Order: sequence, then structure tokens, then C-alpha cells
Amino acid sequence: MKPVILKDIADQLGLSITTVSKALKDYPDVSKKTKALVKKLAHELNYVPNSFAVGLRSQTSKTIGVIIPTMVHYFFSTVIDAVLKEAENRDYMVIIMTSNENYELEKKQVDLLLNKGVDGILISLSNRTRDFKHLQKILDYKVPLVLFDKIAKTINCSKVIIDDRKAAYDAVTYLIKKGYKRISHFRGDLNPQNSIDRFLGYKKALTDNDIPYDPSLVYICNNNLDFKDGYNSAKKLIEDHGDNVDAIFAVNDLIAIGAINYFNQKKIAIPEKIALCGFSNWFMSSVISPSLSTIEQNAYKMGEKSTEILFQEIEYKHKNINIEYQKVVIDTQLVIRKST
Amino acid sequence: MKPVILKDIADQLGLSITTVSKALKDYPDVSKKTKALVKKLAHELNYVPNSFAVGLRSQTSKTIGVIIPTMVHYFFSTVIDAVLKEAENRDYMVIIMTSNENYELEKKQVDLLLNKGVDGILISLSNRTRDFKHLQKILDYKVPLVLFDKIAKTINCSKVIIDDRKAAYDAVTYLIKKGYKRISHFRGDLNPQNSIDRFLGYKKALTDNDIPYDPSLVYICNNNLDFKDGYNSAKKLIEDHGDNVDAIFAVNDLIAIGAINYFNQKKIAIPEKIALCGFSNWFMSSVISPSLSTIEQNAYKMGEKSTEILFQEIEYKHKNINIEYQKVVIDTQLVIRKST
DNA sequence: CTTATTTATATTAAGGGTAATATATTGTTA
DNA sequence: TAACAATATATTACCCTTAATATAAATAAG
Repeated sequence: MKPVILKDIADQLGLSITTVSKALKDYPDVSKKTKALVKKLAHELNYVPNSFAVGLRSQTSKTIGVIIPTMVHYFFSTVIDAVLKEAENRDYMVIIMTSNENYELEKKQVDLLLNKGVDGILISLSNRTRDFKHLQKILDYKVPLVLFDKIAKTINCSKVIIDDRKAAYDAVTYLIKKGYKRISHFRGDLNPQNSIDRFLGYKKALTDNDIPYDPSLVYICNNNLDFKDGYNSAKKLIEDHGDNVDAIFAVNDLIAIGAINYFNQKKIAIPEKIALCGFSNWFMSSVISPSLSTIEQNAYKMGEKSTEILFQEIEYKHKNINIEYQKVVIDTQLVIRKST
Repeated sequence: MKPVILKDIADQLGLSITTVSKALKDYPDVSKKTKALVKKLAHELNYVPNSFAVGLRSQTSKTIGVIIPTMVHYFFSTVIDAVLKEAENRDYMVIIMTSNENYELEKKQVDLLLNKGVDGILISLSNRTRDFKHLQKILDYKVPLVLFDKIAKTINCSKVIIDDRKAAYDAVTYLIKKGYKRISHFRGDLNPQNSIDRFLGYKKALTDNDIPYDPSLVYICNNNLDFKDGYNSAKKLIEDHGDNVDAIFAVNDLIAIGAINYFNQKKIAIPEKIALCGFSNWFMSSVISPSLSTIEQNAYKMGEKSTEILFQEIEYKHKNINIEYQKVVIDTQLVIRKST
């Protein structure tokens, strides 16, 4: 079984290929009678234009590319879910690639996408990406680019992020207002921007509320942010400070859940003895016991907005309208549950 | 900035386009000197063949398509992770689509992928798919197709599945060997094959061990398999049977975790008063308290194997070797944790 | 020194679609 | 009825690559 092409229709109706093409696209210089005949037959034969030919001619692919650091992650799979739906609505296809936090791979993938002729690219950068030439290349080729979540500040393109610092500030402020005074922070690695920003938000909330910042209350979780990180840090925290700590603000939910596990095991009451607040509102946070207070990051919204901007830029480029890069901050919400 | 094409190289070297093309592909009828010149310049100019033109010519795209029912799901995102990695290894791209359990959408997506000229297609069918003409169409077009997890028995193509019935049988047999006698089953909806098979495995394990099958111990969770389903079913179970039940085999981990939540809340001791076994070994099962015994479904292996078979079929098609369809059963393992 | 062969390059066509241009047919106007 | 529009269709060229074929130049054989 072979796909039907314009020539098949043209031959059957004794018309030229061009006339058939024009008839299908409702050009004014084709008679109504011919149009009707062509459309009827095209429908019967289930004609669809060959996408390679269309691509070659128009230099567009009705396809966008997405590069994310990792797939198996509630945040990213939710973002992707949104991207897929937005693309579907516009009859676009989505090529997805995971960089696995590998800069070289990310670079290669950008090249592959550019070569594939995608109409636009969405990227959340790998943690190890320090050099941004590959992003500049995208822009040089005039391919719309939107960075989300893990962005490059120096690259001049649209960006969609959350305000990590503010979100962390809100969470810690809430803990303080609740009466917690010795608040520990289980932070992420030293490099990633969101880890830094969440830490800074934590610190600022303390000082703004006249609570002295105590570095000994800050624990670094850099074992891939595994939940064992949380478990071990919780253990160390109790060893180091005993009763002299009443709350934890964790850089993400997994860490917090690791800590919850430890406290549950040691029968340390949550939130009576120690309160916990996570970050991201991962699916399991509502499911764990006690349920975890956290920051809703609105991953879906982020994917939705990023894709929306990307398609707007694609459209503007097509219409030759000047593109103004946007920087959108997706709002976060504090989700209060039993752990605080 | 425009992509470099063969003509650019040809013009700069005063050669014909064909000679340049042949030089790059190491054709024997191009002199070594010319080859060297061409390759050097091509490298300098960063030449990459236009993928539309290559596609048009060769009718291949170095791209595969994947359709899954949903993205935000530990099982599917893990499968996709494997697919992406396998494809990456072979320098293939992956177009992903989610049918959202919508048959019409799935059908449309198949058409889109075929039209896009993908070299192969992987599908896990929507729960609502009863008609398989769209799958037959893929085969009619001689595009390699591999079905995984949610398959269509009547379609003649390669398939990768797990043996749900056996896995359920193993889990329930284990519960029986542990001494549990009144084992409830929280099953999925009546239609999906895996829900049926897990139920049948449960039933067979009972009868094989001379435990009477009691239909009143079977609860149907059909509210999208939400964890509230598990919570509510657990509540009903206790209302209906009180103490006269000592274990639950749940159709998936989420349901089991919903039930755990209820029991934790009601201070019903797990596993002393009631034991639980889930299915799938979702990430959170190891993290919940008490940790959940479950069936490891090897989603990664499934994605890996499916992709492997697909690429083999693509290769065979290319080489005109006859394709023999495979049916692979991915092995499952019982993961024993604290809930039993 | 001519003819056959090898070697190296160029030309043409094809893959499918579409824009720009050309031709043929019909209808209108002076 | 000649001259001109308007209408409808066809031809050509192009997007870029590559296979099939053709030509030219260089070498070998008779």
C-alpha cells in the first residue's frame, strides 16, 4: 500500500498536478467544478500531502523540539504533558530528547533538532551547561527558542521560570508565622541556580523576621537529591541539634519525604516535634503520611505557557512580525498540609 | 544565518553538486584529492544534509513515533525514558504523542505519524480502543509496529507485555504462603485487559491453594484509579468485613497507598492487622510508610525491549529480510517490603 | 596511432509539492 | 469582427539530495 500523491489524482482526473494542488488549497483560479471533483477524489483516496515535500518547499515541519534534563520526574513529565497537549491543539508534533544532565549531549541534540528543521525549540538546561553557544546558534538560525525552569540568563530569548527565591521566602515566612523559630534548611547542591535561590529565600525570610541565620542548620543534599539524602540529613540534624530545632524547609519534596521517613521511624512526631515543608508539590506529597506542606510549582502551567510563547514566536516569525522576548514568572502557591 | 547546502560547497570548489555529494559519501569514483578537499570544506562550513531532502529521497526519516495513553505516570515516563535512550544510541529521534485514553485521538495520531514518514511506531493502546483498523493501516503501509503493555491480540505484529496474570498469581500466592487467608482484591475497571488478568491471577492463586473465592472481597476501583479509590475501598472493606479480612492485593500501587492512608489514619496496623501488596513498584512505594510490597513491572526493560525490536524490524525492512514478529514477556519480580 | 578501457567528473531525472509564469479557452467590448 | 479581458488550465522552475546515465580526459592495449 502506497500513499496517494497529487499525481495519482491528477492522472485519474486528467488534470495537471498543479491544478490539483491549487484546487485542494482553494486557489481562486480553479473552477468550482474542478475543485469539487478534485476534493471529492482526494477525500476518497485519503490523500495527505507528503510532509517531506512540504517541508522541503516551505522549510517548516509543523514540529517542535523539546530538550529536558530527565524524563522520569514528576515535574518534567507534567511539563511535557502540557507541551504535548498544546502542540496537539495546534496540530504540531513534538520531538523530545533528554540530555541526562550531559552538556555534550544537549549540544548534539540542539544540532539534531536544527537539522531536522523544527519550527521551534523548548529547552530546560542541564545542570552542567555552562556554555551557551549552542543556544546562540539556535537564535542565529532564527529558530524560535524558549527556555524554561533551568534557563541561561545571558541568552536573549523568551524565558519561563518560577521565582524560587520568593517561593522559598513564602514557605519559610509561613513557618515563622506558625511560630517555628529554629528552622533548618536541607538544600540542594551548591551550583544549580534553583538550589541557590531557594537557599537565599530561606535566609532572607529568617533575617527579615529577626531570626538569626545559623549555618549549622543548613545541610547540603547532593547525592542526586535522593530521598536517602533527606533521611540521612534528618538523622544528622537530630544528632547535631537534638531538640533544638523545630522545623525543616527542604529543597524538594523527595528530600522532605526522606526526612519524614526517618522521623516516622524514630517516632518523632510531625509536626509536633518537628514540622516539614517541601518544594514542588510532587504527586506523592499528598499521599504520604503525614501529608507534606509544600510549594506548588505549577509544572503544567509552565509547560503550557512556554509552548504558548513558542507558538506565538513561530507565528510572528511566519508573519514577519518583530518578536519581543518575554520573561514569564509562573506563580507558585504554598500548599498547607499536615506536616506543618 | 542559513544552513550550508551542497551547492555552497560545489560553488566554492568549482565542482558539481553530485561530485560533492559523492565525495562526502566516499563513492569510489571520486578522486582522493577531491574527496579530501570536499570533506575539509564541508567540515569547516559545518555542512549537514537537509533532512527534508534526504527524507524525500530515501523515504525514511530517522524518526520513530510513540503513542501512549498518558505521560504523567511513573510507568509510562519510565518506558519513554528507555525509548529515548535506545533511540539516542541509534541517532534516531522520537515523536511522542499521548492519546489521553481517547480512541479518536489515537487514530488521528497514527495518521499523523504515518504521514510524517516515521520509520517505525510504538504504541500502548488507549483503554477505549476496541477497533484496530488504524493499526492494520500501519502494517498495510509496511511501517514496523510494536505494541507494548496495552496490546491488541488480533493484530499481527510484535508485542511486548508482562504476564499480568502470573504476576498477580505470584503476589497472591506469596500472601497465602505468608499465612494470610482472607485476601481482598481491589481491582481496576472491568474492561482493561491488565485489570482482568490481574483479577484472574488473584482468583487462580486462591483456588490453587484451596482458599474459597469470595466475590464480596473484590472491590472495583474505577474512578480513574485515583488513590482516593483505594482510600474509599479500604473504608468500605472494613465496614463490610471488619476483622474478617487480613490482606489486600491491589491492582496498582496508588490504590494500595490510598488504602494505606486510610489504615494509617484509623490506626489499623499494617501488616499486623492487614497486609497490603500493590502492583507496578512505582517510585513512591519504597518511600511510603510502611513501605509497600509490590510487583516490579520493569517499565524500563519494557521500553528498551520494545524499541530494540522496533529497530530490528526497521533494519530488516531496510535490508529486505523477512520479519518474524516477536512476542516478548518481560519478567516481573515480587518486591517484598514492610506492608506484608 | 587508433581503439578500448579506466578514471573522474558532469548532467539529468526523480522524489512530491507549490509559486511564478505561460498558454489556451471563453467571454466582453468597441 | 478585431482587440482585449477574464477565466481556467498547463508548464516550468525550485526546494535539496542522490541514483542513473553521460561525457570527458587519461591510460592501456593492439
